[in-house]
Amino acid sequence: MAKKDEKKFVEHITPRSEDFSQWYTDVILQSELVDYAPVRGCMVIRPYGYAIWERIQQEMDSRFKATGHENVYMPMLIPESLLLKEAEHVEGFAPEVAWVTQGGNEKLQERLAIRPTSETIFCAMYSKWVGSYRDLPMKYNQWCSVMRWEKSTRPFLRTSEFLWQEGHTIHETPEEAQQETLQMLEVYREVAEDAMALPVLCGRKSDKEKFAGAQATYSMEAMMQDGKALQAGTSHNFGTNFAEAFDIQYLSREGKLEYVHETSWGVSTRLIGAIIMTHGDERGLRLPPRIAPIQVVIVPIAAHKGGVMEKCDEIFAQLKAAGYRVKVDDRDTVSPGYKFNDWELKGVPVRLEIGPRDIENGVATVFRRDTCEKAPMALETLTADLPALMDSIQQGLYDQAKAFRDAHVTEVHNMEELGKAVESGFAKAMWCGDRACEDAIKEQFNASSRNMPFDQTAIGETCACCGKPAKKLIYFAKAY
RNA sequence: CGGGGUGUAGCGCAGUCUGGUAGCGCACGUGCUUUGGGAGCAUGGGGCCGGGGGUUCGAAUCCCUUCACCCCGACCA
Repeated sequence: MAKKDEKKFVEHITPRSEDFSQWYTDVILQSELVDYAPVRGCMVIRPYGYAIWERIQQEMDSRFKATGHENVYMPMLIPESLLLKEAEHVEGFAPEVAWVTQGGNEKLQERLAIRPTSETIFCAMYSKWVGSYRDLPMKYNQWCSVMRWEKSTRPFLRTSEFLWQEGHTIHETPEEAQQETLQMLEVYREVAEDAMALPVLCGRKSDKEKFAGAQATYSMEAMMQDGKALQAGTSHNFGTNFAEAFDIQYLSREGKLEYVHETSWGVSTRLIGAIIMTHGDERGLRLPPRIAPIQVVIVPIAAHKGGVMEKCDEIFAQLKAAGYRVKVDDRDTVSPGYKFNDWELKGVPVRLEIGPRDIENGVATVFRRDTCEKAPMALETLTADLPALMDSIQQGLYDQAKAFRDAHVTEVHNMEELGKAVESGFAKAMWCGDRACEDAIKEQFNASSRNMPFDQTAIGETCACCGKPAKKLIYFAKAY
């Protein structure tokens, strides 16, 4: 019996040791997070996947509000002339912009870009809205989808259309803008590490990797279980680049016209991909309790027998009242064993099995998804004991991911070591600051610079690539 | 955009070489028995064999053409 089950399971979920990317695809499709859309490179996010996104939205949005931001909505279509205003920005995005050229039966005089990002349209509005320093800062955010015509796509990690959040702020001084940029990166780090149990490395992007039109870009980088990097969030300081292009000026305290200092920052549904590829295992997803749409699932055993459903409903009500996101799986069309596998695949952190035997003993059989261990817990103290279990799972997932990450970051001092390090993880290296070295590393190892950590404690004197005097400590990795 | 591959039931595939009534597994419907790790038996439904054109008495199968998707490279939140 056990052997047969094992076989069946392998048919469903390819172990990641064999082919990580196949494993990823199997998991997201079979856990009913997404489906493929009848549009090239786009995905359909199904209810369970969207519920995870809603959890991330809540965690993010409450922090945005707490730091003084307000939500707005901008149009999806951007006139070409507007997009062309900031030279670097156009150059960066032009290759992946989708265009609307016709409206109804009329060919448009000016084609309209489907937003790849909304800097330009925010700028257009900010230039209208700002008069004097009294109007500053303006700190707006929008939740929307954007479109980038990607050549190769993968659900959550890179799709033509994706859901995200983009914050756009304008400030009086460079210092304020810089503070905003770093503050929002910190908000991202907090959500990633505390809520999503994703250990991240924060730092500044190289000029090669920075956002098109930014003065400085900062990112948080997560490590997936195949050792590749995933840029999980970015925060940009534009200085006055866009303000000059879009003429966003304000009357200063001294009565002079000045350009505003602008920032933008964003995270996307890519974060869901990060959770899957960081925490997933051979049974499917493992969701951290704080982000899980369903934290506790109750599976009745022999539900037709007297008292079982009643007890399940009772426990459900009790946990619901205690504030848990809980569900009773009362389907009578599938067996308990099927339900076990189903909810493990979907990553629900805690499962309670309640059957006649449990009720007789006054317990629930508790299964925790992080370790896949089963143990009885007294029904009487269940509500009181659950918080500790949840914390333990949340912390366990983070610790496990961090231990993996730390074990796969290697300090390197030359190209040979660097090449070897990026085969299985991140290379931590000294760098001279030249674009040529980044290009060489890309060419030889297909790895790119990730970011330069804020803690710049040197690990050597010379650039790992060219051997010239080093200026920066930086991470290199293959990336999604 | 280069190189390789695949299109047959909702999904995964066999059948193609060697032309002769469209198959298998899973999923789905119905009935009974089950229920502590993906239940069993019985029975049923479902196909323009990617599209178009040819060859042939006869094409999923051979020929021509077209479209779509996937994988590997170059580009990317």
